[in-house]
Amino acid sequence: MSTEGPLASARLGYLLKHAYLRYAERSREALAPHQVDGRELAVLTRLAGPEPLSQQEAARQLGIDRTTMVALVDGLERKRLVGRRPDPGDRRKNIVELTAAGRTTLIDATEAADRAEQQFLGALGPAAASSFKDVLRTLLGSGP
Amino acid sequence: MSTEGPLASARLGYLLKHAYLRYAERSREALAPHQVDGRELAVLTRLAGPEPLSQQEAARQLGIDRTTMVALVDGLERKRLVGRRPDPGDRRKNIVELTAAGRTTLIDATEAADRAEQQFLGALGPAAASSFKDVLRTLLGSGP
DNA sequence: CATTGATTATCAGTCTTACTGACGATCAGG
DNA sequence: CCTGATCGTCAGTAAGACTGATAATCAATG
Repeated sequence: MSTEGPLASARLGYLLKHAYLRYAERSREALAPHQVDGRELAVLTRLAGPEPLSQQEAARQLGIDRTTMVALVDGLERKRLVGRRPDPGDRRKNIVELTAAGRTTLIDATEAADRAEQQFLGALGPAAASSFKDVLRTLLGSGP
Repeated sequence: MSTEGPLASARLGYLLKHAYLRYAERSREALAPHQVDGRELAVLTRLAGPEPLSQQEAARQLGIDRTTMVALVDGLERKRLVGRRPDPGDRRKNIVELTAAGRTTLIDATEAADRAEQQFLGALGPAAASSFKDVLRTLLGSGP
């Protein structure tokens, strides 16, 4: 409260970028013990759904490029968290499934990420924190 | 409202990252006619202040690495928007000043960026838009 | 004055992330 | 069978930001 700093005059782009960078750092620290990063956790979360997904279906849902997804699944497979197998109904597709280790990691890493999220939003009240995420969803929901 | 999409379950990191990416795209379009990008506009804004700044002073205020600032000022100088001259009091430093064209660009580009910001926040009410920026400032203000 | 240590701007190299473009394999429709 | 489209893959590229090193300069000290 002593120095007003450059924040007072900061433009929206600066605020959004640095809020993201700040959160990414917190998240990185929280997830480091679980051998995954935030994107890998998001992939695991998607793949844990009820029906099996191909790489590109998962990629589309997450807004990840199809070529980026290759390297991402490569990494998860190297860590034995997921496995690829050809879709019997369409052999162009790879079905990507979580291994047992993948399911364990998903649970533990999700917990760690939730804590990092709460810590990051700690300066806001619980109500403001929840409404903050709602506002972000509103912004992303309008105008594709 | 028909499909709930992946947004409902999206994690904070996803929301922040994609909100930033969405805004960055809007900003890029708005600034393209003015020959600058968002970072360059931020640099111009800082340099337009009352007292002259060296490269590293400006970089520190903007959270930009000193080596990144070299290329950034190179680009602005190539476009004749800023000029370097040695600080007479400390010849290690470069004072970076806006040219007349730089001042014109600053005014026009700021206006365009403000419009992009309003457009991006359009889905929120005016009150919610303002409080959204306040929340971001709160998050960045707590715990550097 | 000479020396030492710190600071400024710069450059070269590296790393991450994500993209484009191309390719073979496979599928669906005529 | 062909043709066109889709899926996964790979090679190459580009942006952005970092590390480490260097020359010039400054401040301070003996």
